[in-house]
Amino acid sequence: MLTIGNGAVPLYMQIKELLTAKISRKEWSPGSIIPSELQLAQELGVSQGTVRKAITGLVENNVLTRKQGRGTFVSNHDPDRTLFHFFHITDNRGHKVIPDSRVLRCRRKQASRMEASTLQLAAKTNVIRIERVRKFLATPTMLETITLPESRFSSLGKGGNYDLPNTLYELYEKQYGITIHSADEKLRAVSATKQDATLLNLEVGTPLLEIERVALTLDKTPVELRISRCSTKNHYYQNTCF
Amino acid sequence: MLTIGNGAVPLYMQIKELLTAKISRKEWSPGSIIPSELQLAQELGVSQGTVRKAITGLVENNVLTRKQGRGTFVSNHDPDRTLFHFFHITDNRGHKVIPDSRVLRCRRKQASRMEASTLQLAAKTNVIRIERVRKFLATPTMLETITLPESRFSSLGKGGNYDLPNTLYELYEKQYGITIHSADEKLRAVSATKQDATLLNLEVGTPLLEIERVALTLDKTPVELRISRCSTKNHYYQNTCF
DNA sequence: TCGCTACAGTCTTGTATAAGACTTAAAATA
DNA sequence: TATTTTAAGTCTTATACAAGACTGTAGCGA
Repeated sequence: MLTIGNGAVPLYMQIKELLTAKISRKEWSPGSIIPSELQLAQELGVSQGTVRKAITGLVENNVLTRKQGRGTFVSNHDPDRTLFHFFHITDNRGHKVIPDSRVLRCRRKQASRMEASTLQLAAKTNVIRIERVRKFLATPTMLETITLPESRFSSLGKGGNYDLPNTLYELYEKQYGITIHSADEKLRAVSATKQDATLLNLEVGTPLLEIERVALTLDKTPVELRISRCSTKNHYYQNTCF
Repeated sequence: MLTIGNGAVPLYMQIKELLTAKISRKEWSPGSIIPSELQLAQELGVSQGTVRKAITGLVENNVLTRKQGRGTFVSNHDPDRTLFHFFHITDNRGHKVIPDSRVLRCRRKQASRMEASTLQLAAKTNVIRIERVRKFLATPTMLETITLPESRFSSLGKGGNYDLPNTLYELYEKQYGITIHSADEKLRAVSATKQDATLLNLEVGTPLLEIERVALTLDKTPVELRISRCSTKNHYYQNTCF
């Protein structure tokens, strides 16, 4: 029986919140199947159609994934989802491909004021800072600085283990139980520094596209700050609005 | 009675196409009310729920707008929609405000190869090319070059009438019957030219965010090419993905 | 006898219908 | 002007069938 605390909120929205809470609390893990509509309807004491409406809303937000004939699953990360939802850099022919990565550095430091503020950490909290260069067809095109709260990613990069995959969100999910649900991005144009120029094989002062991303979990906790600096000689950032 | 030509396509999808066609053909004009769910259900010989599912899909795509107690309307352009859906430049405090505009030039020219290709025009077709500077709080921040097919916007800018509003999509809709439904954008970092520098009060070579936008009607016809070059000293381009 | 294929049954999501109650907004009436 | 009525979307429930996926069983061939 559904514990209805607020009659002013429609049932299907309450069920959405309930299902979201189960996922946030790790009661249902990414990739796992949730009970069927009929089962949930019985457990919650509502009609199947009402459960369906709630699930439809979560499917539209990519929290759940439906497979006809099989069931409904908690969405998880795989390369296709990353490419489709979280990667915007497109080559000049309109193709999206995940670039290769090479870690330059992986250190534990005290968070800068900006990092602490962005990741909602107390001042001087330790963070893990990863710097890597990303290549398309062996051409270095992007530099990334990734900042993670050490407390959430304690083992990452320990023991000189720099063998990080090209896409990190699947790693966060499987190794640390942290599932990225959304990301906010701010794009600016900046000038290539000496370091940029050296690593990306271009001239100091070349305009670069800087993407400042904050990746959030389902309950809106910021868990990753990622600053990318990207050459737009052969690539662009693509977006559609309507 | 709905003319069902293809039994393999669900009814609600067929109704979506039918409603979309009515809008594209201007049978229903922007801002106007469409028949109620119940009425459409009767006319088409299906259940109200099926009509509702079709309409819900179009509402999610911003083609239609529902108002409880009043009815369902063909979406149109107003400043709020432009700001929310089509404008991404945000100041460093996170606020979005539509900038003021001043037209520098408005000319009729033969389309360049890029313009013709992008707007799907025959070579050497005439276009209207508008150049304007946009200011936030009296500070010039963006330069825009807007290219429009002359055949669709024949009277625009004629007679030295440069008094264009800050947001153009409402004008396109009301004066020319052209409703922008979506836009594809490509973002790059470029260097300020001498002209950029003069008009935006910055140094030659300053990195600028270039946004190349193609605005499309509901039936995916490209009707506007807009290239913006924006200083990101006090602003950034904002995007959310999930 | 073992392995492979085909088919039936079951389960789950996807589509469609139908109806009633509720909420919101505008028009009509007192 | 205030209240009532009307119109239309919103929410909820119930039911039925289609389509897809999975499992188990039977039959056939090597």
